[in-house]
Amino acid sequence: MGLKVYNSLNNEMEVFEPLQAGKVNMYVCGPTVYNYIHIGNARSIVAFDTIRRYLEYLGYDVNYVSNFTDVDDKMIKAAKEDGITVPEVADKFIKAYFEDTKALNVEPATLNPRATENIPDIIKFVQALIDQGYAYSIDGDVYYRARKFKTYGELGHEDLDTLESGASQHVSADELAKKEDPIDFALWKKAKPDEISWDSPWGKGRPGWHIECSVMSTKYLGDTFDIHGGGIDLEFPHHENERAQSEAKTGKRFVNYWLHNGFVTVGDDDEKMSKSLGNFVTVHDLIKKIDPQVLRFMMSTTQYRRPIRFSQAGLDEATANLKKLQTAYTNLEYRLKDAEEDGDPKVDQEIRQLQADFQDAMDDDFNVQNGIAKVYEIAKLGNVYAERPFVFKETIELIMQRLKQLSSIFGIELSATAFNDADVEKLIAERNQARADHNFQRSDEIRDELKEQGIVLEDTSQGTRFRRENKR
RNA sequence: GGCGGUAUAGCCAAGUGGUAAGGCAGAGGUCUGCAAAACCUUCAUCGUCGGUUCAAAUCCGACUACCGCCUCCA
Repeated sequence: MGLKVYNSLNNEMEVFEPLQAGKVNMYVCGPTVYNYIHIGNARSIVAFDTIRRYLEYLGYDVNYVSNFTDVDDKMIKAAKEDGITVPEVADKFIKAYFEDTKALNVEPATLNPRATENIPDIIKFVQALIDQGYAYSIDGDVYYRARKFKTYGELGHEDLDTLESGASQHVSADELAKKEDPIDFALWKKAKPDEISWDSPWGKGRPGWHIECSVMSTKYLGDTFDIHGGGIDLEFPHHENERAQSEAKTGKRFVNYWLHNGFVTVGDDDEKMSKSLGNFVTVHDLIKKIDPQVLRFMMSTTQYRRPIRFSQAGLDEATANLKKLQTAYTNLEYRLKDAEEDGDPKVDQEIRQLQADFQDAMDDDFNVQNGIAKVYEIAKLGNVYAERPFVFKETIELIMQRLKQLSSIFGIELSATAFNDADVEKLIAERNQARADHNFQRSDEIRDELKEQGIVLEDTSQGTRFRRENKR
């Protein structure tokens, strides 16, 4: 069948064909690092990490670049409030970013460039736009002539006249006075006294918000690359402006596939979670209370374009499903010790079919809901198989391997229990003797004792087994 | 106002013409000394109204509700 993705540029499903066979270059807009990431940021990070993992599952070599915006108005404000420098604010929250995303089992990007590390390239890029007539400097600022870029508005699906009337209401009079056209946007901003700044041909200043992404993406991925991702709120104007800047400069198509993730919503009104609305929960705080794997699982099993309603019910459901997968894995693992060599061709075939179904689902614009349904079917098949009186080792291992492999696409690491704790085995033996003697008081005592240590006993037709309960 | 999205059981959620996947919760059952785990069974006519069709959740029209973008934002 082959992978199809929904391209925001034309709002249509398209067959995914990377520029270079077997290789995918993708860029995902990262956060402005003036605070801990909230779960809306995490959603985007997880969505594209899951997409990346699936591309890797398909065999693509993925070059994954995601930036940090480490200088802008909010960074400056945060630094002033805390009495530290802008780079200090950035360092603090970039460090936290890596801690939080690691907890969510996000694969590290190939590269995480920072805006401030690319200032010379940004200046060159802006100068090129001025030279080509796409930008103009005025009083230390540089603006982009949006109207000159003939397809401006195409990505945002907006027409210029509508934009103009909208823009004029929100732009400050001061800024409006400098701009040739209200829809023009800043490439370079003149520094106010005491603000962090860099020297440039237009005086001391700093980059505008959109230019850094154009510069860093084309610098590290080429003038044209395969996938550009980010939240749906970035589609316009941020990505529109990136497109305008990049295509004006290079004369080439900037991005082949634009992918935009939906929001995390909260409350009875399903309101968007965002820093500006102040209704956000940071990952930093949340994972003190809940298992980060649960959060990861909840996010990665919702299709990236759909909104995620953040709720206790959603977390509970994710907890139950996550446990179900791990339990199935453990149930199979337990049977390895008495499994016979060889495999069961019929069951093996069923597993392979389910995996093919999984892939068909995921190929449809990363339809994770249909995908995970197939993983649940594999888990169920595994549970049924594990209850058979006689089982084959190769089949057990095949099911376990597939469960683990497919779960990992969702960022879930199923783990082995390792049933070989001599002290526990000794107590189990004692308990089974007690049970044989019908001394149930003693047998329950032993079970309670082990439970205190986080070890749960389960009696099966193949004997008693134990597993370690997740503390959270 | 312009543009885009969504509306399926208590909840989450698949499903673009042929009589509603999957999961959570619930109910009943099997197994078990008890329990746990697992498995089995059970649980909807698809926002409203109208139209097209032998046949529609799926196509067309109208309407309603909610969300988002157009301004910093994943």
